[in-house]
Amino acid sequence: MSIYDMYHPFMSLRYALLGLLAYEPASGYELTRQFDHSLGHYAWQARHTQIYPELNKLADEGAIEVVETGARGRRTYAITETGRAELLTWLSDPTEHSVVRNEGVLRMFLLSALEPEEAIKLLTREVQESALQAEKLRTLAQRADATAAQGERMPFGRLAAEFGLRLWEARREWALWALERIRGYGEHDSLR
Amino acid sequence: MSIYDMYHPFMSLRYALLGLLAYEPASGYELTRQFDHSLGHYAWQARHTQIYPELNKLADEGAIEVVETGARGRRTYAITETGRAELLTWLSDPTEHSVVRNEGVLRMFLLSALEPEEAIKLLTREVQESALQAEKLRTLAQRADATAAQGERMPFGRLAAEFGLRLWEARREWALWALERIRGYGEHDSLR
DNA sequence: GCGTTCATGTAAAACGTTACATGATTTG
DNA sequence: CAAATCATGTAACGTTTTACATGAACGC
Repeated sequence: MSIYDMYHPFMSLRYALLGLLAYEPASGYELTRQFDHSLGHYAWQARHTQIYPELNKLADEGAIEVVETGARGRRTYAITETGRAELLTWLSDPTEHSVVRNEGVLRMFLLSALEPEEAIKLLTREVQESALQAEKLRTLAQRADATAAQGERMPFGRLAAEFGLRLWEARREWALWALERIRGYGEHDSLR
Repeated sequence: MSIYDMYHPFMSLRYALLGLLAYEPASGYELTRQFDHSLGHYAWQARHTQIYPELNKLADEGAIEVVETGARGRRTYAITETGRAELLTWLSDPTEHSVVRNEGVLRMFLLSALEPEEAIKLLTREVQESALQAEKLRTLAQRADATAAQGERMPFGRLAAEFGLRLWEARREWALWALERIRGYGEHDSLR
């Protein structure tokens, strides 16, 4: 691997995998599950069809290595020192203009284009949905805190759960604010 | 059959353009600027090299139309009734499993993989960065509120600015919380 | 007149999803 | 012993980025 490859900006999947493996060894199947259950909802999505080839590539390059083989051809990977160094470089790199893509947020951005009644309908749904998502994560976080032994290393998902929780709460409060704003404009209309 | 097996076309760019044009007519150049300055930071990114072909496609299909041609080959597009109907359908469609991709958030997720001192360094930077971004948007929002004439239609960016503002505030508060948590675990270590 | 901004475009490469595929192990 | 889950993979297709390209109008 040449040094120039390290400057390629679009290798987020590579670093997502390195990051997960830096926390603890895992198989491609387990990594896929982590994407489905936590990473994929807020940070980065990936399917197994992209993950497996990428793991092979990372192993070829020496950034990760197989540390265990199990039933059904299962291969557990761990990060190497090389890989850890590369991950740290990427995490510390203060690069701007990073990839941002969120279809749900896009829908909220486009509300301004709708008639007030339509916007109100969608915002009302957003309030409910974000309350639901926040509640889910609140439960998850509380359970994690309750079961974690004192002085133990913080579980990987704990920071992530709190992040998601606060993001959904903020979305809910924004939607409530937006509802009030839009209804306010509607009242202006009827007063004219 | 899981949700992933279902056919799902990813046409977010199409709807992003329809949404922007539903608010007001614009040229490809102006739309590109909107992606660069607001949409692209939170909702959806696109470059002019993707936008121009997509506009031509939308025009061919009759979802938008050229309403004005100006200097330097500039073409101003407006949404058609067909296009507006399609947009509304998409916005109202309660689809799950939408695209989520955010490199900055990914970096925060991977913090758990680092040694506490490294994580603290990155979180401290996140606190500063999110404060900066929130302040920018606060100024923008206040200026918009001050200049908006009473009873006038809410400017497109107003909802978006508030959304961004609240998201950055939430990120900042999360980072502060995470710093405390990580320092707390560090103290446990030194107490053992 | 000269550099900057405006304005649009094409093509190759990289990235990501869908469809297709195979077989082993576990659970009931 | 059948269904579900575990576990990995390839190939075609669609999406997005990067590199390359052109020229008109504006500001100084």
